[in-house]
Amino acid sequence: MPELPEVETLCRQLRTVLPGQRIIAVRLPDPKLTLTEDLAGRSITEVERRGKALLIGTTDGPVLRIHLRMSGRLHWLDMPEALPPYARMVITLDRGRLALCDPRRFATVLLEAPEAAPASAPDAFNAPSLAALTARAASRKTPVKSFLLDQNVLSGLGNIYVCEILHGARVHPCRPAADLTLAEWRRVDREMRRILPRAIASRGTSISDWRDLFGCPGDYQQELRIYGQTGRRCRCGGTIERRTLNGRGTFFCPRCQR
DNA sequence: CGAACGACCTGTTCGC
DNA sequence: TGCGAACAGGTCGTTC
Repeated sequence: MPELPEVETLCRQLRTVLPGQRIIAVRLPDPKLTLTEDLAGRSITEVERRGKALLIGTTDGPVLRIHLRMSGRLHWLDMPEALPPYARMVITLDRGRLALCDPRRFATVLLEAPEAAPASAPDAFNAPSLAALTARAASRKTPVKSFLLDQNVLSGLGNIYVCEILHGARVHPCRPAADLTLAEWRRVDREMRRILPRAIASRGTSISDWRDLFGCPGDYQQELRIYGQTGRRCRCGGTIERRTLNGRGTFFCPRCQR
């Protein structure tokens, strides 16, 4: 579930609590999750985001990479309160606990060497080059929506924000990526730069159960113009439709997205 | 090689 | 009301 704005929200919040704290213990109640080293005794240096993944650095030690996939959440607990349900990893620190909760158990954790940062695609939030994007799209017959969701092309976009970006750009999600005109790519680029910062400022989209590190919902669900709006009226007067594309729910307005 | 599809999991919502 | 089907914000491996 968490896409770039939600993971960026967690990253910023983690930066306010984790750096400088010492790890007392790491517990992994779900046997699906394992780490190759015990982090107890190490201190946390910094927190970064790579696409939809979070990287937590330790002093002279490995980097903990967390990917929340569909239903993963992070909770900061600074009181001796009960753990939330579905806790899959609990890190006890000097001044609190960090819990990774995930009912569907898709989330992953991994330790990696600090220098082993695998080259990743340009981040959707860090102003990727429009020229690079159009160059990569040149030979792709795949629908532009699938193209933008491809984390090897651009990292961070997920289903909600791709639908919102294509709608704002007035581009039909099924159009082959290679067929978009330069003017259309400019609009996609513009919408990406408009929507992502706004969604981050709203601390993400809480359609059902997204909560930030401190348990607060985001506000961007109020700004959604297309995602989940089947049957409702588009701003252009058209009626919003839902279609399945590559197994994902896809929302668009057949009137203004050509 | 690129594209489509099932698998991975469990919980919630929808339709009859 | 009850029950099964469909659906969910992501990625990966297999197959065509």
